[in-house]
Amino acid sequence: MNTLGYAILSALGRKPCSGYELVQYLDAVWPAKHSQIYPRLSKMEQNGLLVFEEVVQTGKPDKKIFSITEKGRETLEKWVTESPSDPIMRDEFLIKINSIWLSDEESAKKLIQDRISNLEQKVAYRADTIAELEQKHRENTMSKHFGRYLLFNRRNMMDKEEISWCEWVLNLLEKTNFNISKLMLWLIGAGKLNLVIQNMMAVSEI
Amino acid sequence: MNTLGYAILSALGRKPCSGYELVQYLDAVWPAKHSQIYPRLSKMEQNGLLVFEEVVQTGKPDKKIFSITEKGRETLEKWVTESPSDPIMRDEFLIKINSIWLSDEESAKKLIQDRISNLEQKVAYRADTIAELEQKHRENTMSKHFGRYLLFNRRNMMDKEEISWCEWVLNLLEKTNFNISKLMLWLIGAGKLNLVIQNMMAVSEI
DNA sequence: GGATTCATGTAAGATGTTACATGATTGT
DNA sequence: ACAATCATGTAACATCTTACATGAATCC
Repeated sequence: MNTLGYAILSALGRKPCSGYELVQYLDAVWPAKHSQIYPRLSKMEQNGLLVFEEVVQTGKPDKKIFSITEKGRETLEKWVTESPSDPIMRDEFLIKINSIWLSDEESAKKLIQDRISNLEQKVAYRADTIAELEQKHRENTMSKHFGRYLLFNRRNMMDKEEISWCEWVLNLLEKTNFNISKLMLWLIGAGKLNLVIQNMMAVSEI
Repeated sequence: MNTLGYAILSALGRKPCSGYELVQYLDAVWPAKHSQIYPRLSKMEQNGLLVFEEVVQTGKPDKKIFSITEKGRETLEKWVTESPSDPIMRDEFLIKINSIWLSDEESAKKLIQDRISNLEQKVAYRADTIAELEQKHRENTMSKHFGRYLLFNRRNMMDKEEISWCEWVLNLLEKTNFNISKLMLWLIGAGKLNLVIQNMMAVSEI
């Protein structure tokens, strides 16, 4: 079993789902395409971790609703207590930030501005889901939604922080007639680089 | 060309490196094993994006020092201005957090505590590199290290925030005789869940 | 009329990990 | 003695992405 398999178990532990639903649900936790999920579901069903029930629909394609078995629940419970492997984060933006200084200032600004609007979109989109999950708490089915609620808030928090970081960098570029190399020289000259960065969110004027 | 290729170009844009050095350098930006890097370097060399010079050593194995070519630099410069694809983040911890409520409170605490020490280690380790990079600014070769400096600070900032999040969750679990479900009910009853989470870093008492 | 949603599946290809292979030097 | 560092490479395997395949219903 691989991590995707455990992610599926953790989703189905909450509520039985079709493969199609799982694709959407897992997107926030462990993104995977349907071409990865369907074969995995078959294998897990063969191993007795899941069972499915075929649901015939009219106007829509039929579907299979998967549920976790006792064996599946035990497998998940055991895995959860094992220490997780290191998180992997792959972000092209970071490579580009690393080399943007080769290019002109306009491109640098655009790169960062685009990132900001991208992040803002995500935050706005997620807000709806958070509101929904909050609703569910009040309807008392919350225990199963609490983890997801925490997760979404955590993601939003991190994205908001990244927005602040981007805006801070942008500010430095836009504020005056600084160009990138002047900016760097200024910061170093002032001996403030480290200080400024570490307190970036509190700083509004340099 | 794939992202790893561009990551290599961006690293070599800073300074010529052996494949072995690249593995270490790229770890912070786009982690890859040597088994992925060496074949990629060969291909890029064949495509004229890189050149290498064989350096014979005594007491150590010989090595190849790769440098970026004019064609390589152009390729990188063009790619940098294109909009980056979405970041990918795969973190088993998030799945476990999502299902830890199936398990007992002790396991939940341990999961989070381990995460904290893991993050603290990373932050401490990174601090040395940041100090080194700061040194390099002062030695005036800084332009090529500035991006990396920003990056490491940003990573540390994010990890520190995650530590705060973990401690906040842990605090809720440890502080009193709350168990997980009581805690959730309390928060919901008080209608403070959203508020508390969004201001988690400022909150010390509930 | 064309895109999107619902719904499942397979196949080919790209990307990433683990293991195999070699070998002197230095630190514990 | 044993592990780690330096240094490069290949092979097998696991994982993930993109494309192919089908088809009714609904929305713009």
